Amino acid sequence: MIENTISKLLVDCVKSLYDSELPSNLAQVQKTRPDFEGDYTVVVFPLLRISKKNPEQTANEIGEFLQNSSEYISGFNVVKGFLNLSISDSYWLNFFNDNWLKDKFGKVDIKDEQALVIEYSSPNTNKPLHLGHIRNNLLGWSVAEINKAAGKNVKKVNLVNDRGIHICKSMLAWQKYGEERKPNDIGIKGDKFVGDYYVKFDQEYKKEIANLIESGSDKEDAEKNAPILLEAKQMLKKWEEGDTEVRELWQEMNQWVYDGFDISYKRMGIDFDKVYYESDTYLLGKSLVEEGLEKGVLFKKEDGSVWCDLSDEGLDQKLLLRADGTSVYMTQDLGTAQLRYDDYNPTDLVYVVGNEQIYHFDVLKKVLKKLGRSWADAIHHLSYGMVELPHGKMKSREGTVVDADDLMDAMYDTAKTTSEELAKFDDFTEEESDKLYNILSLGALKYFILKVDPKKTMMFNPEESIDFTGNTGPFIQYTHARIKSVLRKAKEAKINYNLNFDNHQLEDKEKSLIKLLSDYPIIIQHAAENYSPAVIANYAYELAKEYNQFYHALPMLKEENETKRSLRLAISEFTANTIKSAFELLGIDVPERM
RNA sequence: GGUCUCGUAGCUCAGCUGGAUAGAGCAGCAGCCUUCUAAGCUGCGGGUCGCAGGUUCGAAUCCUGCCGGGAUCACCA
Repeated sequence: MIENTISKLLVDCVKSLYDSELPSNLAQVQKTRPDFEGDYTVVVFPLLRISKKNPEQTANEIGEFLQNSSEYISGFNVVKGFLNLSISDSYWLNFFNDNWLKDKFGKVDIKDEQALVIEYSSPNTNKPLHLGHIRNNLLGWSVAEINKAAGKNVKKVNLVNDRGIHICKSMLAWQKYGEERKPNDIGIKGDKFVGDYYVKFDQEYKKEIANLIESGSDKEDAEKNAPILLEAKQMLKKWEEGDTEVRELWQEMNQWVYDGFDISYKRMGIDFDKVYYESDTYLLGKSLVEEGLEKGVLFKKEDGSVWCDLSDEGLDQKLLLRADGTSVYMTQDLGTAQLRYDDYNPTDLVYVVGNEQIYHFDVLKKVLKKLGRSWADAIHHLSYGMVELPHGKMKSREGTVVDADDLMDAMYDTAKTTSEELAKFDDFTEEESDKLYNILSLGALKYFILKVDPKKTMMFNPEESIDFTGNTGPFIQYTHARIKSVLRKAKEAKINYNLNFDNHQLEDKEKSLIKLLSDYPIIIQHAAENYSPAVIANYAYELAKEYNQFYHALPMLKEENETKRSLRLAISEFTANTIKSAFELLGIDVPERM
């Protein structure tokens, strides 16, 4: 805000002093580094060509001009080619008076016309959610909320991969070895139950391969022709033909998985505006493929399979339909993209999908373009990095997958132990304690994951993730609770701190905190543009850290000067509200006491 | 091999649309609770920003090459 003002003044200044138009990209205004005096700094080096004077002279001339043209610029100093401007306390107090009671400080009202559809989660229905899915879900949900706060009309959608060979594998294994058991019979979550049969399939498949190799087949042949795999393929074909028995089993098993997923989603605090199912969209995908054949942009091979030739775009040929007529991943993604476009006519179609699928989305866009869909350009693949463990990658085969539910349980236990050790409150009911442990454990987990730049591969160290000190969710939650405690005491003492704050000489820590608070609106915009919850997380941490310094440096309830006391309490409330607001964008709750 | 990515303190990460002496946390050491929540605060030590060139008044940031890690190039999703 003030940066823009200074920037505009600078353009005027150059015009008036040197009779020259300053391109706005040269009007550089940045925050002054803390070890120098001042609030904002103009770098004058780029202006020397225009001023034709040395850096010090130029900086002094400009400084003089700026100070005279704005009541808020109270002084300046020049160090080398850096012009450091001091902003008057009255500016910061004005900002503070205008904003500290605003509910939606930093947020922009949503404009209807800018539909932004964001797909995330996109689970397969053959196994439970793991740590990788957690990153996806947290990112997708948070990016959606951040963009809402930035004024976008956001629609959160999920695309459930409810059909395909992988589900058939679980179904087949259950038919063969399930003995009619159901998840409720043995008290296990439905998604875990179905996942176990997926594992079972794999075990049997491996056995059959081994047997085939022993009886003389080569490896590749054995992998292709293992009877249980052929059976699963047969089942997929039956499914696509609409075979009643297969479809019924499919529906029943999928429902078990959905019931399980719902529990995990609810616990994570994840929701959607609309859920798409691949089983509803793959036919549309197939019809798009037909359309492409008619238009002659796709071709059929001798065996009947359909392909798209992208060699003129530097890519390869890509299969869109198998020879037996069944569809692949790409087929249904064409369909869902079309459906989503028809449903929302969005300006942006964001897909939160791991970076291992960069190539897939490249192809998806290009095929859609070939089909004449110009809106393919709206597709944006938010490709996030993998989550690694200290011992390497998660591999289901090696049993190193971190299960989502187990992880949340473990975090809960740690939150409980830590809270009990600190033993701050003995007046919490069991319900209140349970609620607090949930808030803290999920806060720790979500913050740990979201504070890292989405694009980067991240290391998930279980020991560090449950740490509650330093740059962690609970530290920031603690800061909020601490502020709330002070404010409660102020209320008990019937202190009214809702005053107008003018003509007050700001202390360093008061000013730096107000300055930081004034950044929040820009932070939201920046985070939205970059689809990066990490920007919000890092800001919340800065804010909490700054507040704790303020808290230690300055008394509040014990301050006798009424204006000072009131201002500090008001700053505290503003900070608590901003921490809460920022954490809401990350899907993290903050406690009143902890 | 082609394409894409990443490489910053012992570890995990900020900073990257070029700006001043590169920042946090964890871990280590030393202080601060008869004062508003010590899940906190303060201080100390810790760096050739992978390496080498280039562009620039100025490079962790941009370009090229190399080294090292990862992803991908499936009739899996």
